[in-house]
Amino acid sequence: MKQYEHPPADAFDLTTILHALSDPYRLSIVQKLSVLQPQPCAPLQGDRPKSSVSHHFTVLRKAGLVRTVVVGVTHMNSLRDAELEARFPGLLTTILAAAAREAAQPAKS
Amino acid sequence: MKQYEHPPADAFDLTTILHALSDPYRLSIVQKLSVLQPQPCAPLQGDRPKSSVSHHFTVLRKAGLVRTVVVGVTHMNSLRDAELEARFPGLLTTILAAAAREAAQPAKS
DNA sequence: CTTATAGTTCGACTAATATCGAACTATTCA
DNA sequence: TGAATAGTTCGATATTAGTCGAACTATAAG
Repeated sequence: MKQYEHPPADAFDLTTILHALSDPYRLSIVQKLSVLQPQPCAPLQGDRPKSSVSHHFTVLRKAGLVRTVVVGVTHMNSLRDAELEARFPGLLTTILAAAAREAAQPAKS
Repeated sequence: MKQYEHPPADAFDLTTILHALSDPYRLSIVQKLSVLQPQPCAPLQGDRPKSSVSHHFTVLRKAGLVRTVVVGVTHMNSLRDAELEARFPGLLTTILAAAAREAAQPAKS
């Protein structure tokens, strides 16, 4: 039952977090996790190959956005929302709200 | 007195904004503008060559973060904070607060 | 008209990121 | 033990982004 490395909350870096969230696919993963948590990778996969999905989860993990716990054969992912809130109050919430807003009114042109 | 193209507020794209802010140099420009507005490019230049600075301002402009008005020989930059607030409430404010927090307690390791 | 100033544009180069197939690892279940 | 499942790792390739010198543009001032 090997587990993952996760950065401690006091090592969270703002630009790293913003970069992780600046990819539409990764942002969509975070959005989905915010609704249902924890979740394995598979249902969040979309149409991408597994190797790409794995790459994006690595980015999210290294940024401190997601915690992955290996339980049996599946890897359960959840947002590190409490820790993020402690380090950068309101950040994740506000970005998720913005994402929801954009879903309601997509950028024109 | 040629002026710049700026995207309208309803064309602001969240991931484009996050990407623009995920570069430390660009984030620092936005931070400085939030304190003193408007400002020409020169005082925000740091030690970079003009062509790099120009590139980063282009990214900020295209994302909708900065408005540049040509007045005489200088280009005055300001944040499009009201428009950003209208499209993505709290986003810029929260990110700037996070940046301030990180400045106070830099990421460890 | 000449010079200085402020910033852009171009082009070449480098570095970082994303994509994806194929082979691999760990765990569960029959 | 063998097969299935879930996801990782590797390696090659493609795309995107950042850096910077040099030439250029527009305005202002002498």
